Amino acid sequence: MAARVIFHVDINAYYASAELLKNSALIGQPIAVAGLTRRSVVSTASYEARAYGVHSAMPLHEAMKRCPDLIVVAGDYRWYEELSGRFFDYLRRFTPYVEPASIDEGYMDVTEVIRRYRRPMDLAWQIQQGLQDELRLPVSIGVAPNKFLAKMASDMRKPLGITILRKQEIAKKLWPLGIEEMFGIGKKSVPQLQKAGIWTIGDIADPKNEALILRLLGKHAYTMIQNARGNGSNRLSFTTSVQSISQSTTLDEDIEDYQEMSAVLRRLAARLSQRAINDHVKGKLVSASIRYSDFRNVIRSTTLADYTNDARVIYEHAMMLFDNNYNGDPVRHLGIHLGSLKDHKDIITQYSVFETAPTNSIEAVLDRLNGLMPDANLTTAAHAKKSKSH
DNA sequence: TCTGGGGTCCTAGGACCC
DNA sequence: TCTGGGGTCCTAGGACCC
Repeated sequence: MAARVIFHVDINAYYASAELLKNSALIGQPIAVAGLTRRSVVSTASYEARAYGVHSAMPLHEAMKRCPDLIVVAGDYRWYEELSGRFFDYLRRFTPYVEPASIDEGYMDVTEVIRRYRRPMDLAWQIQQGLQDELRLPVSIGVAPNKFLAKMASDMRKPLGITILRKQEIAKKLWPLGIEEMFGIGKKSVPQLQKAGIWTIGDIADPKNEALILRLLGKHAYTMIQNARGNGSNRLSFTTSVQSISQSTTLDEDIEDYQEMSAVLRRLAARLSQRAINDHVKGKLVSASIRYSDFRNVIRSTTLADYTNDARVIYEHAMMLFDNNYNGDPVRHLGIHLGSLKDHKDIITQYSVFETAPTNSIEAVLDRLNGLMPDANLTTAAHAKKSKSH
């Protein structure tokens, strides 16, 4: 495969940076974007706050302890989405080959465009400077022959860094890093690997350790080993559609009251439905999740007969799952997920494939019954299967 | 006054079908 | 007197990421 040039562009302290655009008085201050409740954690800390040891996922009360002057800002996710759109639009001015990796980072395949520049640095510098000038967004850029190396490179200098990581440099620049620095190795795998004597990314790349890593990480090991050896994928994917959406909440206090729980689930279902409608998607898989006081998580799901984004349908299925699985203990957190998503128009297309009009299908009749009688039986995949076999 | 919320992908077993 | 084998769908659970 021909050598490629991949950029990984990562917005520094994204939510905090986005807040500075709305309120310039915050510039230079230690700020944290977080929920404003007792049990919130920090989503993003500005670099000034990081100097106090404040970081993402830290409980807010701990962050306040470390930095008493911390300015806590409630997240404005609509604004972050909008700004994110502008960020990716900006990247696409250089090449259509842009793969968003999350709200604040993306890969660019600049193999072609970079030929017009004297040095690879020049393009990276232009993008960094342009984002700073036009959108006031600070970014770090990693330049490498594949996605993994580009991602690792962009992490090496923050904020406002540009780092080139050539394959011939990995022994010097990548392999000495601890495995906890490696993208794809999380906090569950780190101790397991370390116990087996795997401490650095170099150890992951080492052929001697192949069997050991394979045993510990399973199939995932192949990707990790190739990545560590500098042979990771350089293929960007441009067709990313949302697979699932969810709404969940950690309650201010643990609750045991059934009415309260069902009210929370109703609210979550309404919000989830609204989002699905706005995004023009319907889902076929409804899940309800419960987190108890002791942090034990239970998630149960059911597949529907038809795609839906209706608040009542989502709520009733979530409630059924909840009723069938709730054990009476105090509850800390509740959530509803809608999965197996499909775009509206794809669902309509699918109906037209069938000879019979959907209006007289068993499912439609059941739907109508459900509409008339709020407590009517729910349409489930089991029903659908039965009816189709006749 | 411990520990958010929103996602992705993978695995594995059982049901069911041919 | 032994219980195939492949494929798909469904559900539960877990790791990881921002």
